[in-house]
Amino acid sequence: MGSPIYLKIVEDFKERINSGEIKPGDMIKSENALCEEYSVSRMTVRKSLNVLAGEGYIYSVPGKGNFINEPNQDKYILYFNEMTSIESSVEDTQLLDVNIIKPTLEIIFNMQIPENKRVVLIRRVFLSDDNPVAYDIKYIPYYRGIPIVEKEIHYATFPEIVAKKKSLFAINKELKIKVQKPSEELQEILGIEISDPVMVIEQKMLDEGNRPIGWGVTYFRGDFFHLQAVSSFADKSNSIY
Amino acid sequence: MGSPIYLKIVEDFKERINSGEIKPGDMIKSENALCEEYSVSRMTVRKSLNVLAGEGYIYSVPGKGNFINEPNQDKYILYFNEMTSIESSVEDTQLLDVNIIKPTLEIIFNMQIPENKRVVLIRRVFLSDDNPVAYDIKYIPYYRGIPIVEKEIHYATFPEIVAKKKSLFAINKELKIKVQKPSEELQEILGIEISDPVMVIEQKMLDEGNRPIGWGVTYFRGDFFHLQAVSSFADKSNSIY
DNA sequence: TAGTGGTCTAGACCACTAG
DNA sequence: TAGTGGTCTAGACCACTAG
Repeated sequence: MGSPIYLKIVEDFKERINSGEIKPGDMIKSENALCEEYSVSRMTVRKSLNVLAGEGYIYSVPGKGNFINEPNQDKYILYFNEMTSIESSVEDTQLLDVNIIKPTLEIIFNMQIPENKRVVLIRRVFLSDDNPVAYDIKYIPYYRGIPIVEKEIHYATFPEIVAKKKSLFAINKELKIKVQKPSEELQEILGIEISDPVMVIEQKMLDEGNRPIGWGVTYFRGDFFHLQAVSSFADKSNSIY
Repeated sequence: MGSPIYLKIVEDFKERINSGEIKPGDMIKSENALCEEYSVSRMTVRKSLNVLAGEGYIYSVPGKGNFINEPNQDKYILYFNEMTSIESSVEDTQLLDVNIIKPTLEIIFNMQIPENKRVVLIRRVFLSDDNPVAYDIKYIPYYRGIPIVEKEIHYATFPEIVAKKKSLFAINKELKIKVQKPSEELQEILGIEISDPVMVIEQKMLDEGNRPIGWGVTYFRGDFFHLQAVSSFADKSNSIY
């Protein structure tokens, strides 16, 4: 009823695409032809096509026309937060230690820093019902004069630790998700045995220029952790947020 | 140079947001005020704001104004495909068996089907260098008269198996990612020991009405598998695809 | 009531494509 | 050269917000 014309055109096209009437690779009618078909102005047609393009249904080739897109089956939306993604949420955080260390080769590689640059190492354990459920390690470049405030480190997630004054908008993140058999150290920290698998999530923070500004690894007890993801289509909103 | 006015306005705003000049929650100038500031028509200003909204920087409240968004730190883009996500890609697929079975309680729950409805069970092993790297189970509702073609099942991924005539656009998917200690059966199939962890990925396929049309579980050898995800910001494109 | 964003029109000029 | 999508203008009317 009250829905605007452009959304009706959008729905019309979605139906035609989902029913298979028009298929990936097909060129759709020209914008001017669509103006006639729907008896609307070109801006209205373009608004509809814009929405369809934003949701991945179509793409345009200037000078040629608009085409139906190949659906990307392999793309999912994943929500992850090392503090809140644990099944029974983290009630407490135990700060093991904060140290300024010389980087290992692994750290040099992951943070792309010179050998002689020092890094801040933060080690924490996440607790749920007083039981350790995750072991968390973060590396941040060390800058003289920037104090490491314990309270902040205690409860902050990685983006918050790293961002500080920078806008969180400017930070890119990368996750690597693996499984691992726990080391002896990890068995002790998490109170598990060698056959109890852990989920390992590496987080890398990058600035606007894709320079690493933080690297972290969180080891989750397998029985306390799972991730969920949905196809990007389930997320109908146009917004990335 | 050649970049259109509306993109310059977009870049201008991104800079102002990333620098912290304007912060989440702030209301920005009215569209008419922006028309004056940039000496452009309202449609051009709206185009800019549209792009910023699409990338999650701002949102609008009709009757009030446009506001800077809170960055969503926890949202990532994950690419997953049970056949291609394996580190050394799957060279061969071994079809163990295809059966029509009575659903177990777990299947009834996950596929939301009546007890007396039969389901097709497909069991496969993915091989890499002749070694089993993943064990794959799929359940699909059984419809009389729809033949199960072996060749298709051999190499198809889940969305392809399930979709058949339906458009892939219309299908929603859900993933659940866990770690697990391998059962005896799994140890035998994958040639691993109890202390070798496996990554378990459950896939659920849903139709437009969110009714389950397929359910599957893939068990990956932990040492042959990892997932990667990137923050949605790294993906600057407006398109979901 | 004045101001806001949402929708829509009817035009214009442009670079590009393809015969 | 005719047709395509991309950008942009200067208007209009609307529902909604908030004083």
